[in-house]
Amino acid sequence: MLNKHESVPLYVQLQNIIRDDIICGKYKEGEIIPSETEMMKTYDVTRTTIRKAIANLVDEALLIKLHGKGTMVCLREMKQNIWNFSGFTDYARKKNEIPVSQVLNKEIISLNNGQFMKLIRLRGTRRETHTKWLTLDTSYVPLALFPGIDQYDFSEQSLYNIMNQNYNIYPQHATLGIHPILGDKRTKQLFGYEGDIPLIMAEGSVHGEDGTEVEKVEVIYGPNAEFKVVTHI
Amino acid sequence: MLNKHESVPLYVQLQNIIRDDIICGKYKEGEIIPSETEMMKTYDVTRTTIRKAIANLVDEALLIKLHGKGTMVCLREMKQNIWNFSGFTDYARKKNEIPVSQVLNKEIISLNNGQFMKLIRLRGTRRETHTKWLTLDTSYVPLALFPGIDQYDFSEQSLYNIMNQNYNIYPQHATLGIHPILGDKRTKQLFGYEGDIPLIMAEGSVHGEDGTEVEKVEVIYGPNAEFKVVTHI
DNA sequence: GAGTGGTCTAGACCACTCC
DNA sequence: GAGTGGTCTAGACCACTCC
Repeated sequence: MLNKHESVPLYVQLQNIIRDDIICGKYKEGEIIPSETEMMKTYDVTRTTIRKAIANLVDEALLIKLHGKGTMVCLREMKQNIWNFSGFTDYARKKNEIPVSQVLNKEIISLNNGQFMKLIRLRGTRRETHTKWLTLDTSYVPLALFPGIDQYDFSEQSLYNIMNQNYNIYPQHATLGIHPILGDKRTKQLFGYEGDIPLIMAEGSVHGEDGTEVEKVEVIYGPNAEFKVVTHI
Repeated sequence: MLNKHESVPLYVQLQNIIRDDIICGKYKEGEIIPSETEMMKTYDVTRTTIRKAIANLVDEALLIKLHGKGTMVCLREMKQNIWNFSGFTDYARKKNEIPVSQVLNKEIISLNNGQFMKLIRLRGTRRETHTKWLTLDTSYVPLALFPGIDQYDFSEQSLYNIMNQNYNIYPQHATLGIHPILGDKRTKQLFGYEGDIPLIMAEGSVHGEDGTEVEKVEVIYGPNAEFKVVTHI
């Protein structure tokens, strides 16, 4: 139920309830959820509040509205950029695999504007004993923002988890350029393929909630990785 | 001014007015636009209508809201997928260039589920007498939805403009897979380069407002094209 | 304290879908 | 005709920014 005295807006509370109902399977894929009028009675709020909650879930790609019919559960493939860890985790979970990370290199380097941790990781998914490597990530993290971050074990925890939990900084959006490259000796060896095949590289910056740059990153996608985008026109 | 008797919703009319004011420079980058209260008086509509129009422009990455301060013009680099025409036009305009399109092939073909127009276009930008080709687009457009669309001249008008103006269908979002490929003889000739270099290809579907697939598309980016993405984490 | 956007109420009339 | 979501009105109170 909704709590009108809490500081969390009613539409956010409602949004969470509906989202949970979708995820736990109370409302199933392709099903029409209760109408706005019905929810008005159930949750004792006005239609404006219901509609705001639903609109956000439509944006989250969980619901789709059908004029005259109702609102349907529709788990569309999201902006599925498997380059980041949250996407990574989802991707693995869908396939019933475990996300894994191997640290190839970790060092402190000086760039023109300060000290950075340079971290190179091979990332992929594991199913039973078989590991499939998907991306080769090189990150540059400013020590000024994250003092001592080089002490952590990045094969156990994701970089973003550590930023969240230990520094209270939340990576929020990324600006990436996407380039095609030819694989080299290193990518052949790491991803385990032969011949000259083209790969995709994404490079750019990751920003926190206030716009600060929290990471410079370069991701090379191996031949097994998929790269999908959903975009507005 | 707004026309309350037109079938176009007031918030869409208002949205177009504000967007035009931004594009033509009446409201400049970094400037605060008139407040919601002020617009209520100016356009004689309620705040709900104003807010809906503004919310959509925030989604379009033209405005940003600052609680307590106002709503600012903020032409963020969009999910800048220069693969589509609107992005294309913006891209060209920024660089003071003219978007150009050359139709390489146009034919009617039958696929398993009906007849399609297959359209191959080379697209790029022109500055004075020099043309820079950026992408090679192959589109499949269902004739069931767009009867007679093959009669138009696609070197003069964009495909999406024709869909809008003549069929009242608005391409709204795209689902794309992104793959690296090796260029071949054809891409070398068209984009004018030599040697074996990797390119980016995006392929997928474009959907209308109601989710119908309005186009299957494959875009090959030439060596001159940039591909940028802004994504949430 | 004045002005801004954020949330919410309580209605109204409409276009659309389904029967 | 009954039910659905789409648009819109006319208010209220709030948190936030700026002075």
